[in-house]
Amino acid sequence: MSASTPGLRGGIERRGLRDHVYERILELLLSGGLEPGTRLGIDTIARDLDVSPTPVREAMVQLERTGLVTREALKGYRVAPPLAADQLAELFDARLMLETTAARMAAPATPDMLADLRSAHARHAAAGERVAAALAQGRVDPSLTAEYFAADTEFHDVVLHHARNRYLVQMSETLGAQVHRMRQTALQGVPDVEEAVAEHGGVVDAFASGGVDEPVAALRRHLDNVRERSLRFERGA
Amino acid sequence: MSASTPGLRGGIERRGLRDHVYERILELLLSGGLEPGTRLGIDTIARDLDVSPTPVREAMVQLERTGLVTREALKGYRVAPPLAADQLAELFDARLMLETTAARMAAPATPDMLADLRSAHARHAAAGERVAAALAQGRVDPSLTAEYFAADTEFHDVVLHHARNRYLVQMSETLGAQVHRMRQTALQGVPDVEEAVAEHGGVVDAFASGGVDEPVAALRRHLDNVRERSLRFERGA
DNA sequence: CGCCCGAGAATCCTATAGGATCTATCCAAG
DNA sequence: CTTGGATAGATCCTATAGGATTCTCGGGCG
Repeated sequence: MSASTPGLRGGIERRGLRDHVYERILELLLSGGLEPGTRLGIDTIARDLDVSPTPVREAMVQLERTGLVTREALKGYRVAPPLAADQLAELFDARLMLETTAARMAAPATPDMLADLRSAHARHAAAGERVAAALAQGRVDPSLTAEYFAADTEFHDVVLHHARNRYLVQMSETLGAQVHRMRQTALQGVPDVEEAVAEHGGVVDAFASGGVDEPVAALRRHLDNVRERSLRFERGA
Repeated sequence: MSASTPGLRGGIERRGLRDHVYERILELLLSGGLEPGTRLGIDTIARDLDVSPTPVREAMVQLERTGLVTREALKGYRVAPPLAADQLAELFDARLMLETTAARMAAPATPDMLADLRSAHARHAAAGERVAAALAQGRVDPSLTAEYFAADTEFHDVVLHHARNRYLVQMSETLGAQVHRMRQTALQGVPDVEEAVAEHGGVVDAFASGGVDEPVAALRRHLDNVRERSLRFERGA
């Protein structure tokens, strides 16, 4: 009955191996520690995780869809190159389309949605406070900034999910990894915590007003400002 | 040097096995011959195509992304259930968002785009003629309707590609399979050839006008009409 | 000194084998 | 007649092996 003692398998637990491998590689990629172009050898990863190449191969196919890795037949997988300027512009446009449409669908906001939105906004603001406090001391805590990014994403996801359209959610998930990369490359220092929190507050107020056009406009304004700030960052400082 | 004679391998050529398997299964699914819920056994498919289960498995992971198949851990893959009414509504909304946004980005149309659009429109109209002619004789040719659907898709893709945004194209490809299913389930008889061709002509004229709002409005009108017609079809006849 | 090329190693890709799990059938008990 | 359980078969999942291709590096030639 018992083939091995539970909790002792080298790197990975015994259930749903493929998904576990996928998550491990995903978080490795999202951490941003790997240089673009780095080889992601099947056998190497399999050895590192103490599994066979087959589930690793499946996980890589799944990862291909996120755009974080590129595949060349018979040559293997590599970490995708960083986002070019034109890609960044297109990514912003796509996000703007998705989120403003979602806002229009979600408006007017239900009490449930408003509660979710306020809760997410509070978490985002709190995370922003911690980041700013650490920054004031000259420290840059990677786990804090990761937490801040997660709270930001969560806020935007509240609007998306309350649009009640699974295809929009699916599209957002597809873009998710790229958006994460964008944050890392274009906003390394997180210099816009205050502005972002304030603009999120504006979005909350717009939804609370009960209108339809106001939330859409507020979200559009926010995203345009984010784009503007990241462009300014791109050009230096 | 030579391990086997080229052109003799049972079902599949010798280069990029995984992709070939993917395409074969995809066209099988898009043909609509399989009942929803049908099991898609890895080993069975592997035997039928005369390959090993490994590339089949990879192809299935890739197919999962299209939404045409569903996977349950340790239970295998099945043909996805047909689109429910609410899914259909969400799909229409997502398409409307994508295509109207693409139209706004593509407008005003360049001469190149106008040429592509007119060419695609001509092919669509010609395919529509053939379908209508066959229908007048009481015949329903599956290959003709498939050709007609392809021409319709091509027309819409012209607008999408001239929006010059790879993420929009990517999203459209993600929805592509579902849209295809929608056509099959909600418009089995292709009863709206005339209307569709006429409305496409309206889209062409709107782009030719050189404006920005006109094409967006024309596309929105077209998609709203398609939705209306398929709903009417849904309710009976 | 630079360029080409060929042998070795590493890697990818596909095929096969075996353990684990699910499904279906059959039989017995209520 | 229905229901529960057990056994047999099929299927999925992971691991291992071997052929095919690509990368690397050292030697020879212009």
